[in-house]
Amino acid sequence: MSDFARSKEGADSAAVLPPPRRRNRRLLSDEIRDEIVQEFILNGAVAPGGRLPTEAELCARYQVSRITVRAALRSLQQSGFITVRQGRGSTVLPRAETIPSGLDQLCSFETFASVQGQEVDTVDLEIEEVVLSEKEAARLAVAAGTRAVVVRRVKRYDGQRVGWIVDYVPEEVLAPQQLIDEFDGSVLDVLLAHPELEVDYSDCDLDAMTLNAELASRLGTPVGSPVLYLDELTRTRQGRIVNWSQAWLLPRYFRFFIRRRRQFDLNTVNYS
Amino acid sequence: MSDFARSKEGADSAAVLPPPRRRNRRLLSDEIRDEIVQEFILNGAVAPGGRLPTEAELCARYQVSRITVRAALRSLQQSGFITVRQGRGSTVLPRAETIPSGLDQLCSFETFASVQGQEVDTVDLEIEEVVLSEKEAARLAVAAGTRAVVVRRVKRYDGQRVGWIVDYVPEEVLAPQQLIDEFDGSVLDVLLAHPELEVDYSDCDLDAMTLNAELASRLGTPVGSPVLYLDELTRTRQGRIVNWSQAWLLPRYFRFFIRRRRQFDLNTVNYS
DNA sequence: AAGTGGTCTAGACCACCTG
DNA sequence: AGGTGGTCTAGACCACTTT
Repeated sequence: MSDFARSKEGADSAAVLPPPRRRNRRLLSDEIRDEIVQEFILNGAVAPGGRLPTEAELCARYQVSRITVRAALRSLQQSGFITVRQGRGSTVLPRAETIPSGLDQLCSFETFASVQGQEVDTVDLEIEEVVLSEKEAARLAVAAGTRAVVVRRVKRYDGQRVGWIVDYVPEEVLAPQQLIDEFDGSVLDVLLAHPELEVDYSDCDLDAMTLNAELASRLGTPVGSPVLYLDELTRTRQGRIVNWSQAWLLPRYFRFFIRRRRQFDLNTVNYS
Repeated sequence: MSDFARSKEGADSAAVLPPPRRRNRRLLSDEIRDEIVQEFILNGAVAPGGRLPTEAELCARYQVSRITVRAALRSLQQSGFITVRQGRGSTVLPRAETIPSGLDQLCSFETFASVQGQEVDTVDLEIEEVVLSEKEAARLAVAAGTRAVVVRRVKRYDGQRVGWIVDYVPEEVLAPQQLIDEFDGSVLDVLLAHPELEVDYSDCDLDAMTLNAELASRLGTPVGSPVLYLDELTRTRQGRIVNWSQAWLLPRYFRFFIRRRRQFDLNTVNYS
């Protein structure tokens, strides 16, 4: 019935029981979270340091259960908008503390850059179908001799060459021609656009390196310059590997950021 | 009453209502999670690829509500033990996929290394009380002229110098003498040991650098060697800065790992 | 059609913080 | 002492997957 009260399109539905329910909508808690952001935070109705209404008041205001309000508040907390304390309430944090897009989010370099307000383009693009070597196949956890598409390119920012990226996608994951057709600068974006692949996360190793002659010439930067090296395996929900990506990125053009949280998994289970 | 059924120590309590409840125990969902790990996963009762019992069966088995079972399963999922699919159930993943300790967890370098099965020690330790310069004070978001403790030292692994670390802690956060007394290799561990500080997270910037003359001599490594640079502000739940830490770390001794997750905050709110 | 996880509700007691 | 968030229950309906 609370859903009935909220539904804008269900005004002329008839039955008293059961109430009409939505289909394929976003999570209620996501909608509540966005409404809270709009109504209390972004417009300054509650200044930084001030308190949001209590959970009970938010329940009444939006006509949802407390667990839904709490999910919304949890999301605001994880996004860095508020801090929550037992017995005290939810305090709005200074806007400057709001979390920027971090490395811990699985998104393409293009998306990563655009979130930081920067535009990148792709040059020196090479796409080819190959038969994987033993080493490459082992890294991708597929049989030796499996065919795959390799994509190599230079990323530029503001005309400056800032990174060299190499991606492998086995053909058993995605048909080579499809990958080639849909590629628009980012392999990951192609994979993410296929919901049936269920791309879920990637495991990424970070390292510092200095440029060798080949990379230096590709990037137009002196041999010996420092670069950040990211070696990454992208996986499905089932843990199947769909992509091996290597990136050599010149520092100082982007901010590589991580929010390190205390004991996320082992001692704190998110209740709601 | 389900709690009553679970309590081992409450056998001789009298009242029918209300049931005796535990105090200061761990989260129920954490206990359930650990029991599931023990009973189904670690002993191989359910092989990788196999299914855990359904949520309803787990509720019955452990005499807890579904939301508690779901919190336990969510934790197992985030730890990489299982994958969960609507209509299908919870599938145990291969052990090799289990998540290692990542950079996204706030823990000291000592803890980080020991989790990876490595021991580090501290040499060339310098601790001093200073009056912060304008730049330093600005970074720590305190008034210029504030006093602070600076801790500088070299980290060694297996006799090899692997990192140079500099920490600042304003005296208004922790009394200098207390920090000096309790310091045992890690500034962060001292801060984490004070629950009243409510240390919660840190924002960490990553960069690649090459060693300058001073750092090279401290680390006994050639000038121009690549190092990973971490610049980190540790904060309380309220967003107050308690520590500024800079670390220059030689690669190849440790694995700097991040699990990048898809859209953690914006579209997926953890329900339970 | 049956079963599973996904979402959501109403209500309860507890621990903590603030008057 | 009262109010707040923290934890937990029982039960409901929905969407997805498998039979």
